[in-house]
Amino acid sequence: MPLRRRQRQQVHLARCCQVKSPPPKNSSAPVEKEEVKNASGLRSNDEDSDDAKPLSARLKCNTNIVNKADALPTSEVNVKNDDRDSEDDKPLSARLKVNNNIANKGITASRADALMISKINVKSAPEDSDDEVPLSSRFPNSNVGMSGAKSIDPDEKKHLVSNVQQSGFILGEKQHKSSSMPVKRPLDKASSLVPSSVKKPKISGTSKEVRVKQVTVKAEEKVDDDDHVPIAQRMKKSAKATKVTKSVSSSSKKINMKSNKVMKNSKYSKSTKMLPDSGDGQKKWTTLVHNGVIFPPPYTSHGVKMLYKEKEVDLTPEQEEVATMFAVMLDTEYMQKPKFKENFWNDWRKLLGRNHVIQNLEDCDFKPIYEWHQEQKEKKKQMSSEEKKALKEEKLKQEEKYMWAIVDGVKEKVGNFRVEPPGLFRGRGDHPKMGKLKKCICPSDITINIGKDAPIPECPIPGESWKEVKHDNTVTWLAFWNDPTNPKQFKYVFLAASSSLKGQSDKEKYEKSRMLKDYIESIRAAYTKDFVSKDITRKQIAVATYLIDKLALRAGNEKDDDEADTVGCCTLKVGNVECIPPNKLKFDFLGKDSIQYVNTVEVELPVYKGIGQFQAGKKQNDDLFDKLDTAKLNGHLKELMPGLTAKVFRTYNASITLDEMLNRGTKDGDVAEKIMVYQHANKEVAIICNHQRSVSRSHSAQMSRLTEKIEELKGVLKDLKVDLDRAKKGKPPLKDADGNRKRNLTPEALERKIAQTNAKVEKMERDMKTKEDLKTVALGTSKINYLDPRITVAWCKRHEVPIEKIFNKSLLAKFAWAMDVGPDFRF
DNA sequence: GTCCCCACTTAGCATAGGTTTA
DNA sequence: TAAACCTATGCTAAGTGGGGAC
Repeated sequence: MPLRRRQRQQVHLARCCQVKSPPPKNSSAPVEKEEVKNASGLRSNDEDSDDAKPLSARLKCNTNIVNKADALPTSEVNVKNDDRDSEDDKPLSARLKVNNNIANKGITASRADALMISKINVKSAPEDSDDEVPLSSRFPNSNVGMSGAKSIDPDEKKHLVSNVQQSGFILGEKQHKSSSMPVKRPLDKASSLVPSSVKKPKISGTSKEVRVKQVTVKAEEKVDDDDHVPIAQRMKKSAKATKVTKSVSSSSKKINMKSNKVMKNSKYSKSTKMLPDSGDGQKKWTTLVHNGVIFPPPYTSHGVKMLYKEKEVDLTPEQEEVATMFAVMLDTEYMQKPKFKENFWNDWRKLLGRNHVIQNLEDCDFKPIYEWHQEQKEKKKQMSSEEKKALKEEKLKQEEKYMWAIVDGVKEKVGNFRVEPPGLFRGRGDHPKMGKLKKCICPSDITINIGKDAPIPECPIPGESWKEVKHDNTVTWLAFWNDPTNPKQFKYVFLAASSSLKGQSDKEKYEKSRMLKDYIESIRAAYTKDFVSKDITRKQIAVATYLIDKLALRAGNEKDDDEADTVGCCTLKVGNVECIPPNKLKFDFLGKDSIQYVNTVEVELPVYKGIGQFQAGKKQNDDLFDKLDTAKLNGHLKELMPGLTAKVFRTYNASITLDEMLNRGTKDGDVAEKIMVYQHANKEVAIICNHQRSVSRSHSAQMSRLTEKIEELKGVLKDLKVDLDRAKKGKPPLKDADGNRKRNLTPEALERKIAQTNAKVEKMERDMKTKEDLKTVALGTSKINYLDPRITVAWCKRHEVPIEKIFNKSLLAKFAWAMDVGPDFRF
């Protein structure tokens, strides 16, 4: 066992086992429980294969989404374990044929042509003018799909270049050339020249370190003197001369021993338009131009005085800034967390100094600042639309130059070009560092990565300079700085999701999970065999793989003690799994983001016995899989399929579930009904992946309002029925509640009105049910990260559902590479 | 074999801003 | 027209996994 793990376990042993009964996130919230319908409800259970079946179908599952706000009763998920039911032993090809037949039935090219994606806006620049052009025309079949990789309009290019030039930089000759190059990203020639099994040396800048002229800061001011300076202004005065180098990445000497260039030769990769190969850790770009990052504005003091022991206190701007960070969080749940307050106090106290009048947090009253903040918010809300517009435009003007990069001559959107402002760390769950002060990030904290011939972005803060400038074309980040709460980690600035670099790796991810479909049968056979292995490591790998496959659990990397205590598959503790005879397992643990996972599943008997064996003689807080970590597990998986890691199972299970459910569940009908089918499948995937969200603050109010309206309508219905009876007898309607006379309608008219009101009530009840069903389910996460967009695009084409009904503008841009897939595409 | 750095993906929450409803 | 509601977007925390150093 790794030393660190052993040490951690000793710590765990000393602690009480928290996992058993994790603290409710919001104990005041009502207990939620959601019975999720069997995904296979869309078909009979004994149909075709299990292997290619959606996970939910294979599990015949009643998975529970547990409202993270509540401590919940567990529901049961029945994992299918009866071999007699299984069709795993059917040839994969036979099983797949069924799907293909379904997919191809009745679908003609002309229907595909009728795809209603004609108005997709995949703008990557405000000045785009081709909004009305069908997507397929804008991204013709050649090497497409990269809306994010928008061609540079000469004017736009001029703008970006002029921004750069305004900053006193001149484009290098090479950059000039690249910028005028054809706008589509060329295929990565470098990678295609290298044999897949041999890693070529990292392509990077020159190996020489070349000093680049930069202004250096000489700031030898006394630390004590800057107490009055707000954090945002008080840039690291001790900043040393910037190390601006043309450096070679440490990894530039790496020899690629990787042999998993599997995607390149995948039979699937030919099925859709190709994005350039990422080169798998190789060269990611040839030329890269950008303008660096933008910093938050310096803090301006508001002068509102907080109270200490009911008396106003004077604070320096810096002290006030941090007090304000705390004050604006008064109405959040963090205020109920002692750790948050303790960490805040420790950091704030340092700023206050030992002899400050404020000596403890309990006697502090931040309300005046909180109220000031609320007023500011309200004022902002009350601004006229013209004022709001002007403000927005001003912001855009300031940020425009940072929003774009030119990658290999193609203008691409930058993702997070704004440097994080200082604030209090909002760790999730029981994070030991919550409430700590995140200091402001200065230029001297930031390393820039840019093309070696590109002008180095001007440092926007006078007198400051970048920490370092690199020219590493084997990575995709444009800048990074050390995470202020954990200096061992970094914060990166990347291109936006719509960029071709991101699209490319997205596509590779989905191709890899599609490849798993071809291997899954043998992988399942292999782990089933190892359930009874005498080699305990092998046995643990088998059981862990089974859980990852069947339950879509995350791998579960090791965590440090200064992080929230969460687990994944490999880090499950004994206390996280309860054996319920004869063959059920109850899981209860906090996973990523401290989201609770509660699930009771029926498992195969050897798995059940295996878990019992791994638990024997251990304490609640000991590792269940003590012979295992993610590296070992992934090492083993790679022996079964090139490039296979634990997380691939999640993508595979999510995508195949969507594919199956859409294809089994979609019937003829109107678009609204088809969208319901999609949402149902989407929900199923979200449940499998345990994607939860907290119940919105206004949820219960919304539900009550809906109930009221329904009751009101039912009252109307009752009156209408009385009127109808009377009308049939030739009598006039009764007076309304206010004693007013009602219109004398014919029985036919009343019947029509009754039908309309009935429909209205039904719709409202349906909406209410959907709202209640989805109140703790986050549908977006799976759509963004797990569901192969080609499944959705092909389904939309087959069923004439406008793609904009499923993908919003951002997703359309992110998935531009998938838009020209054929209507018969199956995952 | 283990540790840990590094680079990236995955994740939920807050909120701005747009749309619908009364 | 305001309030309620809904959705997109930005933000940044928290995961995964590759691979070099020791």
